[in-house]
Amino acid sequence: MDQTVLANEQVVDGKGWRSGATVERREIPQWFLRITDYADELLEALDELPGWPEQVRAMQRNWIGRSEGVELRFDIQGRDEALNVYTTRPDTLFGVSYMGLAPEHPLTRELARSNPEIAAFVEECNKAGVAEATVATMEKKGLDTGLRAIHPLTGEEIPVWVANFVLMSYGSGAIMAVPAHDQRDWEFATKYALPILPVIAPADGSDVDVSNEAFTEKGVLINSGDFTGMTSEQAFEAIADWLQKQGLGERQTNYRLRDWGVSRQRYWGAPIPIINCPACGQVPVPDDQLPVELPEDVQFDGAGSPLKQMPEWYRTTCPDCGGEAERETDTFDTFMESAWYFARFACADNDGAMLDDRARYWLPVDQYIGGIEHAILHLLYARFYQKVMRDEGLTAAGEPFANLLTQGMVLKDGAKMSKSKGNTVDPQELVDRFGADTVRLFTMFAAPPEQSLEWSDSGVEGAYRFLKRLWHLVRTHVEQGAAPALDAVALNGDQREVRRKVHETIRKATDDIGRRYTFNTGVASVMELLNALYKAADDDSDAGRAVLQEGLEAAVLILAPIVPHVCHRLWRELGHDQPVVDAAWPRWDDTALVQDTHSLVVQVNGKLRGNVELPADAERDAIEAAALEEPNVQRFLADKTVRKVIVVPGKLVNVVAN
RNA sequence: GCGAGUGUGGCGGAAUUGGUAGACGCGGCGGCUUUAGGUGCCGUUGGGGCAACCCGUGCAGGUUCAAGUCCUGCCACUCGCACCA
Repeated sequence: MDQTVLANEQVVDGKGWRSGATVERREIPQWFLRITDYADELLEALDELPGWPEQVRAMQRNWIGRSEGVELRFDIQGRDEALNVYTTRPDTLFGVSYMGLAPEHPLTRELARSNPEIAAFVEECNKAGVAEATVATMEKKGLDTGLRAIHPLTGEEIPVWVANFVLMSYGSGAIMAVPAHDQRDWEFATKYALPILPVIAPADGSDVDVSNEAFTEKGVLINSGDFTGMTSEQAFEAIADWLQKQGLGERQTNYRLRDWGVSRQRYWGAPIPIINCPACGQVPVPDDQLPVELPEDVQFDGAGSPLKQMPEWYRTTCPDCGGEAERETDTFDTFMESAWYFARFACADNDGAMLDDRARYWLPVDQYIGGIEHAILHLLYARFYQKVMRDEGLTAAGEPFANLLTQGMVLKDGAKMSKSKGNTVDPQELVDRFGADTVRLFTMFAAPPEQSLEWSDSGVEGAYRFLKRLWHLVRTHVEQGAAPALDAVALNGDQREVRRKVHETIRKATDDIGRRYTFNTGVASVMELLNALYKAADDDSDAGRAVLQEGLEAAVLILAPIVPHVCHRLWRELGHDQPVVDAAWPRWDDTALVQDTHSLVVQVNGKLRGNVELPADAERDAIEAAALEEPNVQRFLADKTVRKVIVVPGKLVNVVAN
């Protein structure tokens, strides 16, 4: 049998994914970081992260899962100790028809020692996965323990069951089940023919029907003794008060967030810097012996962590008493290092401390970019770590990343490319063939960064083609000699139109690249500009060449961050001594954007029927009149009466007629 | 199952504040250049129709003068679910 520790995802149908060996859950002592101490701060500080996508903040909020409820006690017949349960719905207390215990609950274990049936059920549960998705989708199963709890209000006897859907890691590991008003409890009760007692009716006065599913909304209490007639909200307070007064329970805030288990029984990870001493217990490795490094002469035999088989590495002496002791052989979760590496980047050469003042100066990171798959774990751990470092005086910032961009994945034929799944496209091959500029241009152009990107070899060729066109136009323009100075007021109509396109492109690209981070549309606008400049390149008048020079300079400046090598060269070609990296971002000229006339779309009943060209300063009456006179519009109005005309200035006219 | 997203031509995508759906690119088609192939250049390209027009943004409803965009209900796919990193 394999002696190893598997990840959840390596367990398939209760067997090891590679060897097929039967897998069982076993408890081992492990190291945890108490992230739950920071649950409230991690939650509340989300509201002060305007530079983060709302989507990620929502996922973190749900993950932390703060809830307000009541922890209450159910006495058990014939036993001294009571059963504690947590509920967010004390208003449903009169609807409790059974209790549920997690298979790992201490009471379940105790019973299993003397009851083989329960022991067998617990063992069966241990073979199933623990992943939340597995627990949530598996068939609900349970076993009556024979114990009877006493309802604190009615005094009635309630059966106590062990149930596979009750999680030891949330709340107290035991639940009061209210099948009428909780869907999981309902399914379980239906399966085992347990009573379903409705105690909440819809607020609109209609009858409650729990024959097909649980009624999980809040409403008005029924069948609830003195509390009948209260709303769920009133009953929450009244029942919580009553329980508190009787000493049977109290209000409690609960979190879904669990402590961060950082122990890994693997070689590849930073050693946990603890020395286990038989006399002194767990002793931290003193500062002057840090960092603890992994041994390099290591044998991998596939069975467990190699560190556990290397006494020459783990045998040491206790820093406190000097006696024989052993190093901790568990290593850290690799999320541990990724939670603060960016802080270390600021002072990577400091070999005397973890961080110094430079980290305090540089943090928080202005713009952090990572995949959406890190929305919860990595980004939550990094936030937690930052707060711990702040509280230790290592940094000043309470949050690690001021702005967050969650980029999509790169897909090839719909399959994801990633570290763990193997990169299916080797960018190096394309870099060798087309250059790094082309590959970057394609990557920026193919999709907005937060969306997934479909890799396309012909798309890369298209990016290459565009760069060649840009290069060619600059060359042919430059070969005709230096361009004359631009006199913006002396341009003819066509030249003014080209110049307007140049400045519209600068305005749009500035917004797309600088504010929206939609690099794809920014690149597209430069492509449009280049198409327009190609058409205008025939004009070899002084004014025409000056406009072309201005347009080419704009294109090169905008593309420089994405296509640096090509633009570095082209900028020099265009007659500049200073390199393009030192050049300022282009600015648009508002006067170049002014248009004398606007083309307005004319709709009849919302359908496009024509266009009218009107002076930009046309009055509403003139716009209406021109729209109504348009021949095709006339045709559609022939047998109708105009009821209303809607004018959207500079855009469209909609004639409502019937 | 729960949480968060996405869905638009043959394909990647655009439409930023409810106002011309399909920008830009790929692919296709036609032409020019070329002995030819390739490259390059020009034109064309959502579907149907000779045309006028009609239809069209996952599906079904709704709100509005006007809906890809807002609302309600569904469907499909993607990401996360704590030991993949």
